[in-house]
Amino acid sequence: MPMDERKLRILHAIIDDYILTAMPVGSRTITKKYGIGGLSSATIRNEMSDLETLGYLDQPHTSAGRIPSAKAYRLYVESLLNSSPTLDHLEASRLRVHLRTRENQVSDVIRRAAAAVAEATMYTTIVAGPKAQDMRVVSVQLVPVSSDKALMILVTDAAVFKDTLVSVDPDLSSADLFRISQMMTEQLAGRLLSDMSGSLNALLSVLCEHTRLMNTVLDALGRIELDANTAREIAVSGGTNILHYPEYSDSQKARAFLDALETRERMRALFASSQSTAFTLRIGRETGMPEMEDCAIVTASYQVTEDRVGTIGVIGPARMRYGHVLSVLSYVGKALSELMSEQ
Amino acid sequence: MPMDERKLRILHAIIDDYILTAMPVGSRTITKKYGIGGLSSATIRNEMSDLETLGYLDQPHTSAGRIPSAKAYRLYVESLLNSSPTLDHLEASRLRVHLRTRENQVSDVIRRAAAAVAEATMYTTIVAGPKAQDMRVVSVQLVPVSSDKALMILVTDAAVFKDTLVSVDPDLSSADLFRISQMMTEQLAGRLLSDMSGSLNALLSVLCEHTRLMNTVLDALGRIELDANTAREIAVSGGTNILHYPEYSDSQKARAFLDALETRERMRALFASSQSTAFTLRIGRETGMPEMEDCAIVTASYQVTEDRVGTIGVIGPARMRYGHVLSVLSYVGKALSELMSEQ
DNA sequence: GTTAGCACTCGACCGACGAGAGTGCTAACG
DNA sequence: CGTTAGCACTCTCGTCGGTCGAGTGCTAAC
Repeated sequence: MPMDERKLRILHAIIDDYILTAMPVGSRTITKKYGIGGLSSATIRNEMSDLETLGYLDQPHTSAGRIPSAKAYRLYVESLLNSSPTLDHLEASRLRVHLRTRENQVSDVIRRAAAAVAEATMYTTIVAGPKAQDMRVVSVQLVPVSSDKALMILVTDAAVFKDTLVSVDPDLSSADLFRISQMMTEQLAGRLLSDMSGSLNALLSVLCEHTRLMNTVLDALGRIELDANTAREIAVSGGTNILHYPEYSDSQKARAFLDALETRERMRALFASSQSTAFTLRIGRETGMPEMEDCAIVTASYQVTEDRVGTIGVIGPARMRYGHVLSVLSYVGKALSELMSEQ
Repeated sequence: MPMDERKLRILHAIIDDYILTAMPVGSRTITKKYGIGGLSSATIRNEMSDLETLGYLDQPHTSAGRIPSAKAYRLYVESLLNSSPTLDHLEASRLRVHLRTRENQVSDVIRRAAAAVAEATMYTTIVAGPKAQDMRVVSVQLVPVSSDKALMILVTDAAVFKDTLVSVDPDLSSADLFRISQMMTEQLAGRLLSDMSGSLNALLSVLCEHTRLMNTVLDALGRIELDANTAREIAVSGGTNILHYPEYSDSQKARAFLDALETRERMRALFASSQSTAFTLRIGRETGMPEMEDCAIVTASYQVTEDRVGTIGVIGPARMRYGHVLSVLSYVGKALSELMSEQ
């Protein structure tokens, strides 16, 4: 018993309805609300039974309606991808307003984008910037913050790292630090963040008279380099949106979800795999997080520069409004690519 | 009918029990679990009736037990404050571990403290740093991040502001920027953040040849100065803890709470008033936030320098474990004061 | 292949009912 | 006069049985 056109239409109707109502869908609902080719509920019933044996539908219990399975969602999304998603004008302009920003710092743009998508979709949204390892050093600067501490600022072509505090010899003046900064910049400029090691030794020899300082600086740089493999800037927005959906009306479940969201490391892991493909979809346990068993995650990638991509991810209940989400993602993805490259 | 010793003891017992169970407390519970002077439940009943007319107890409906009123909590907390709160050793050492940190940046310390208190109390915690207006400028530095943009870093004696991007003339070299930075530092060092205006004109005249740059810099400084009146660093932790308590088992209510928590401006407002007093307590609508009607907020202040204070606030259900919260707050307050001043 | 009809299942809803917790009042006790 | 035992009363909550409605699967007829 193969899948045919009619089964497909029925399946779509079921999914549409379930996305809307979160309630098991019965055969009569289909005939009444969606009227597939004037068929009677009995026929639909037979088809639904077939769809169940094919693995597209689940039945929570006898004499309840049926629920789409992960397999069904996947099929559904695939068919949506073929009909290229578009956004209605009103929504598009609203998104544009949210994204417009004077500040071009990656972290700001990312945060804005996450907020905009979260508001437009009413789901939780995560936006990740490009991988740190692909960034190139532009300059390094040590800024004194107290007599024996300095802030090390590492500027790359895509982001500014400004959270490293190093201790310095109190004898060094700010002019000294500036001179040292310039020499460091000379050595490191143009290097990949993931490949600074080679220059570190050179640094050490050039600035051998400041071994104490250099030790802490090299230490800090080493740590950044190490982190660079996995690190990327991440912005999360709309976490509490999950509370809108009956799937998470249980507060313990909601808490588990929100807590998981806060441990950024695990969120990063979500994006570790999803690479260059335009869209990815993970449903239920495919998310890899038990707290998100009833969720689906849709990710889209956007271009930052030619060979660098970032990722937008939307997390919502498995019965997500995929059509809407895909259109928002493709719109924002394009917008982000433009914003990033004009920089 | 005045308040007497016995009424007080009964009230305490009721509050203790209600804090524990979140269920209306009946007269029998008091005799059984707390046994006030061997009195019978009938006597307790009479006393409870008196306490109700005195405004310390509420009755959700006839034939349910009684619930402490805001007035009762206030009395309760006041009596707790007299018996100076202490922490058991195990917990104290656990807190100490959490607070120990290499990084002495105010923002890091604050974040740590918030996390530690949130974990120890299981309530939502907000820690605010000292008011920005009281900080003194230590140095200003412009760090080039691209050919025509620079990051302005403003170092004060208590924090580092590093989020201002200014556009610069592409002709200026990093050495030029350094020179300009030094001159700016000369003019501004020692000034209060809330009182830089006077020096700004001086700056303009000293660096008149760079009017373009100076305009954007002065603009940025002006904005910082303006913000300084209300701005302070804020860290929030344990927001989802509220989901543990039956008062917020309704997910819409929880969502409103969490959303309110995320709008930092409103959180700042929470601390605007609470000044130098050691502890403050706000219950129910006194919080000023409708989303927190069933909550209480306890704040404690800690010393940063002689004339500068920060604030720790704990937000939980009105039936908060006040005793525990107070002891945690006084412990962490002291610890923070030490950490901050040793810097 | 489609549909009408029917028996069957199962959860949701409703009202009745008793149990349990709690109160307020009164009368008696020391 | 404060305290207490006793009692009638109230209100909530869980349970039980019954009904209703939605939904299914099957069969027989179109």
